[in-house]
Amino acid sequence: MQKRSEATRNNILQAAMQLFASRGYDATSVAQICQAAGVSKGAFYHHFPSKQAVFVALLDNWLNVLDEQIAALVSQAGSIPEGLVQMASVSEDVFKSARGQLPMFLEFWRESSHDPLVWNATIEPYRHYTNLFSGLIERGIQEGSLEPVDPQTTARVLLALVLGVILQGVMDPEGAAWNDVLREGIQLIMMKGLARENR
Amino acid sequence: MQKRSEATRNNILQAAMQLFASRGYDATSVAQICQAAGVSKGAFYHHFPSKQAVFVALLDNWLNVLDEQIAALVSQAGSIPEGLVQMASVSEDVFKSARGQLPMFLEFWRESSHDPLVWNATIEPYRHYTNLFSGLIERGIQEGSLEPVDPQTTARVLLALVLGVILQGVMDPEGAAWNDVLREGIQLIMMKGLARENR
DNA sequence: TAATACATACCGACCGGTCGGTATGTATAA
DNA sequence: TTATACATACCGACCGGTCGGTATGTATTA
Repeated sequence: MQKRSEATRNNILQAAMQLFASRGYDATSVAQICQAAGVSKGAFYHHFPSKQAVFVALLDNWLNVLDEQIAALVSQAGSIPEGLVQMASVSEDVFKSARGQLPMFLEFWRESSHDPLVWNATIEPYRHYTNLFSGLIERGIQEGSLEPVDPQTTARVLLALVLGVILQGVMDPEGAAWNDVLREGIQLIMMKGLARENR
Repeated sequence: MQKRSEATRNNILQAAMQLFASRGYDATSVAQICQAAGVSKGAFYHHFPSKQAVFVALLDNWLNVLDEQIAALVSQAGSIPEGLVQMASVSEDVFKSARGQLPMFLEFWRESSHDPLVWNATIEPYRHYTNLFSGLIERGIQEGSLEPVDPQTTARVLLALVLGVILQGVMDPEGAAWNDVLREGIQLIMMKGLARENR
């Protein structure tokens, strides 16, 4: 069996994630990862061809988990507006489960703007989701449940809200109840506007 | 006169900014900065005590510029809702002027989540702006021009929108007209909601 | 035994920062 | 004006140490 092998691999991945999240990618050495994983350098390079490969593997895992969560959300959505609002409430779990891993999000994003490999791995799902959202919005418009806005732009607006909340959550985790902020934001965008005299 | 000295200092800052933006902070060596600035390492450490100090100096400049732009925005705002909407249109200039420097935003944000010094330099203006926005919103509510929402939360929502648009703009500058996305987002939040049958 | 999984020792490149010394002013005073 | 004294700006070789990665040996498993 390759039971031991798999465990070692997971140890490496987990240790790397914690260190990347707390110290950052560049500031984390391979030696530190090995020590935290209780593994030798030989084992490390047996499982991964490079430090970057570990990073990309983590990114892949992350995107896969995200994928499942989004798919679950979309499938169980009733009407389009309801589905989008539900997103916010379900995102609590995402926030909670990603507690210590949120800084990794920043690491991924930053790295993707410097490293073409990481960029390719990131931009594709990113575009996938914007298209998915804009498709939902388009359906909502055709259903008559949404105002006739530009789907692409609106999708990016919604995504901006989510990303912006995450960003603030990374910098100042205790600064606010970020779930509530996200929920309120989606409510504002979906339901009624902030201004009172809506022409 | 210390004319030459000042020029050298500026060269270093400018070269560092370009390199930090394109390659990232960690991946940029002091030697590279010196070469790009046409300056020796001795000159570098004559003007700055450390590589980090250059980074912090850049951050300070950045925040100062931001400060002026925001102050100009706030001062020339008529009613509260109008002022907030105007923000979007004026932000075009901000986006345009910050063209090549936007990746630095990510560098700053990331570094602040790892480095206490940078964090302190960032969190204070951040809180300043959330308070400023929530103050504006509160005034709008008292004026009767805004719905009676929670000012703090709503301020964070607006900020999330801006940050999220910037984030997407960094990753995929040509992917969309990000000014328009921001304007549309603020319109959605301020004016009317996306959903049609607002209960 | 053969292949896989891991450990240890080691390499060369590179990095941030230092240091002794030089060049370029600038103030002082004869 | 000019010689002297001092300050600032700059140079580039160099250092201790770290890093990602490799080479080679040993244990474990099938």
